[in-house]
Amino acid sequence: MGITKTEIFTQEQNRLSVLLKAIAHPARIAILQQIISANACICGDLVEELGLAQATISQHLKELKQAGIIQGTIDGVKVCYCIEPETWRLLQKLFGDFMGSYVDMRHCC
Amino acid sequence: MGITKTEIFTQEQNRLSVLLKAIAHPARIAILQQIISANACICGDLVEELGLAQATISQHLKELKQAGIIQGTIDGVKVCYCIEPETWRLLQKLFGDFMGSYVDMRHCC
DNA sequence: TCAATATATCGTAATATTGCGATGCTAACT
DNA sequence: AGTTAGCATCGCAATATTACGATATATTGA
Repeated sequence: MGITKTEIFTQEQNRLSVLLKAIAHPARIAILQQIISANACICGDLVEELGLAQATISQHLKELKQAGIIQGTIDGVKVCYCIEPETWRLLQKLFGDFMGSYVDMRHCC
Repeated sequence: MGITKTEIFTQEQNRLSVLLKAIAHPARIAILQQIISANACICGDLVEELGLAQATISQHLKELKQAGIIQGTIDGVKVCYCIEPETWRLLQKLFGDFMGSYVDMRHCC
């Protein structure tokens, strides 16, 4: 096996899990924080900021892009990455609804 | 390789990624939704609700438990699972801060 | 004690992820 | 055209995840 059975889950469950999985890595969290804090979009400065090889950063960026969380625009020799607002909003909504569905903040057993 | 370099990231980045990774699977999202909606904690009814084998469900529950997201209490032959409020709050805070740090809802490139 | 029920764990196969060196590709500059 | 800078992709090794059958463990009730 080793393959997730997506067929048996709802679209929302699958969508949320894909978005969360894309973010659920410290390097990708750090990358997103960098992109956000450098409110203009930075490019491959990420390689210097984080302590990972260029190939590794590029791969993480690819995964974030594939999940639709960031967007890359070619700017001469460099590539400018920034947050995809639509997806960001969707993630906020999906995760907010999910987390918010638990309201009783006490053990039940 | 295949091993994440946790040393080079902050505690917060690592903590958030561990929590998100635990949730970032449709089966585990479904499990959590079931636990929440059956506001008393259900047990192994999950096996019937979802279309996965008992061993698989048990493994997913273990991962959620290891991440501290749920808690299991033995109740006779059954085990009663419920949300761990502390962790739930922590996750809401960490993720909320992270998502909230992006405020400008427009492309920058 | 014995059987039944509920859950956990083991072992294993298939697949996915992580990280990186090496290499390829493209745009800008000379 | 040749060179350089910036990024993407390939290929690989190490490790992690997913799923499940088989089996172990523990509690309840006959």
